[in-house]
Amino acid sequence: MILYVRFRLPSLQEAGGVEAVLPALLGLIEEISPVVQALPPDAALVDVRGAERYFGRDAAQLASLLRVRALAHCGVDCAIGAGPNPMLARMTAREAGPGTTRVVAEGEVAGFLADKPVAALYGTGPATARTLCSYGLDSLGRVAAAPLAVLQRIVGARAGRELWERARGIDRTAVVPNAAVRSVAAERSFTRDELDPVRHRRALLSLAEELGMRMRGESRVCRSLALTVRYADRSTTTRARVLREPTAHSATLTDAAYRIHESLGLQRARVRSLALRAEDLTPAERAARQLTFDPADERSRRIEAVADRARARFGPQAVVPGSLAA
DNA sequence: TCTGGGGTCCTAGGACCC
DNA sequence: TCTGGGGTCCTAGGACCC
Repeated sequence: MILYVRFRLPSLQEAGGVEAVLPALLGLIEEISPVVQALPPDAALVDVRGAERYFGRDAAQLASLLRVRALAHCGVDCAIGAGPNPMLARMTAREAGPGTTRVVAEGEVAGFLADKPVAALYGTGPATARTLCSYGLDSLGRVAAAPLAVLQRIVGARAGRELWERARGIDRTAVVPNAAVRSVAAERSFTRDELDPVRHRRALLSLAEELGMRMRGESRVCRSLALTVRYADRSTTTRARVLREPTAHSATLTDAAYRIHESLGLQRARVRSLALRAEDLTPAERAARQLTFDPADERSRRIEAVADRARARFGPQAVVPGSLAA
């Protein structure tokens, strides 16, 4: 069986940072089963099939054990869903109240799913649910009874196959321990709709600094950068660029962000927020940085390394780019 | 209960190369 | 020399999850 554990973490303010709590909780889970996939900020998937044999206890008993330990060691309560696969564990957890475990066993799957609305299926959101309902497929039982070819015609070949399987309780995904992050992003919202390109650039600079710092902190570099502009009517435009070389260097990211921003030509556009995403992350040691012989470039990288160390010691506000200070 | 901010993955079309 | 078909990469956008 698979467990989906959702912790009831205290709010950020009183806890002094959630980052400190989740690792400790994951450590407790690992004492029960090593196959743990963290789902920050407050949840985890656990494959307990090995643990059930090893400890001679069923999933519900292991869930109770976990709850008692989380309360005793961290003072944190949790809601737990247990099912034959990750999808069912997640769906079951939605129905588990605080401090309880809800179990759906192999033989109960069809009954568990049949009367649910299609939107309750993991992986089916409002858009697909609307489409399915317009064909009269308004319950998972009806979707499960529909021929595969019909579902594929409605939502596409691949999505149709997945829908057909999921509505039958089939989920081929596995619990993947420490899956590496694929991208990092941050967003800056303006207090009012902002037309001023200078303020846009200040936001971009601050975003590039933040993403660069986060990547350098984890020894990762990104291959491409995407800028999303959200307008006053809440619509968005996204533009992505592949970088000349993978990097976590803030100055390079800032340059790239400025260029994408310019390419959008946002004259008179009322911009509500700007979001920058660093994509295709890879470990920094694997990135073959071209040798540059530009002393100014080398100098800026050295300054950046010093600034990172200062921030690590004195906090994120210790070093701020000149145009963002005060 | 809703919102918003961060994530993931998929699709489709065009460019380019072989 | 021309044509065609298949990969792969890039880009934009959509859907979904927590």
